Amino acid sequence: MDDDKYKNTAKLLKVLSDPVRFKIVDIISCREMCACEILKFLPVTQSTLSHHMKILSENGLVKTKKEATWMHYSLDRENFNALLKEIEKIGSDTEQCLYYTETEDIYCGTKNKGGKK
Amino acid sequence: MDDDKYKNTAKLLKVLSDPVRFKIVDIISCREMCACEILKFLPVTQSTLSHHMKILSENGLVKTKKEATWMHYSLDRENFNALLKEIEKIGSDTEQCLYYTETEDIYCGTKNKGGKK
DNA sequence: GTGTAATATTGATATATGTCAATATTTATA
DNA sequence: TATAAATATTGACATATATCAATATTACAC
Repeated sequence: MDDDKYKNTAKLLKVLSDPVRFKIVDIISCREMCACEILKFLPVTQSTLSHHMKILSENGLVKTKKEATWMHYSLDRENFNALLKEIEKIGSDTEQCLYYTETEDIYCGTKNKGGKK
Repeated sequence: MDDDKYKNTAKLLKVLSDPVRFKIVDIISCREMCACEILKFLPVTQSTLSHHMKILSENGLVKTKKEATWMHYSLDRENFNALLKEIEKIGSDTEQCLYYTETEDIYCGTKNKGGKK
C-alpha cells in the first residue's frame, strides 16, 4: 500500500472520527433524513450541522438529494463498506503488510547478528 | 447508544485516523517490532514516532513489551477488532439506530401531516 | 411581491495536535 | 565509570478544525 492510499483512507477515518459526525452516521443509518430532522438529535447549531454534512458528503460517506428547500441525506453504504474493508486489511496479518512488501533488509540494529531468514 | 459510547469510539477512530499512525498499524500487523524498526519505514523523527506510539498504546490499539532498551510493539487485535465491530454497528441498518431508540416523535416539520405509524 | 422555512456561507475564536530540535532517561557494554 | 544505543520527554511552533453568531440564499405559500 502506497502512501497516498494511507492518506486517503486516513482522511476518511478522520471524517468519521468526529463524535458529532459519527453520531450522524448512526442517525441516518436506518433511513434517509433531512437536515432539520438530524439536527433534533444533536446539541449543535444549524450552521455547525451544515458544516458537518458538507464534510460527510464531500468525502463520499453520505449521499445527498435535494427536494425543494430540503436536503435529504443518506448513508453511502458502498463507500462506507469500502472504508471498513480498508481498515480490516490494515489490521490483518494475512494480507500483505508493509514490512514484507517493502524490503526484508530493514531490521533492528544489533538484534540479528547471526544472519536472518 | 449513548453519547459517551459515541465519544469513546470516535476517539479511537481519531487515534487511527492520523496517516502516520494508520501506517504504523499496517507495519506491525504482521509481527511485533521495536520502535527503531518501525522508524525506518517512516519519514518522521524519533521523537515524533515515540509520540505516536504513546497515543496508540495508551488507547489500547497497540501492546507494548519492554526488553532492555527496546520497546516492542504489536497490534492489539482484540481491541482493534472491537473497534471494527463498533464501526460496523454504526453503519448497519439492522442494528438499532438512534432514530428508533430515542423517540418516534421527532420528525421534520410539515412532512408528516397525515400522522404517522 | 412578502413572508417564512430550510439550508448554506462567512468571519471570528478557541482548542487540539502533529512536528521538530534539544535534552533527559534507561540499560547494556567496554 | 564512561560511552553508546534506544526510547521518552519538554518546549516551541504552525496548522487544522469544531464551534457559534450573523447573514445570505433558495424555494414555497399566501
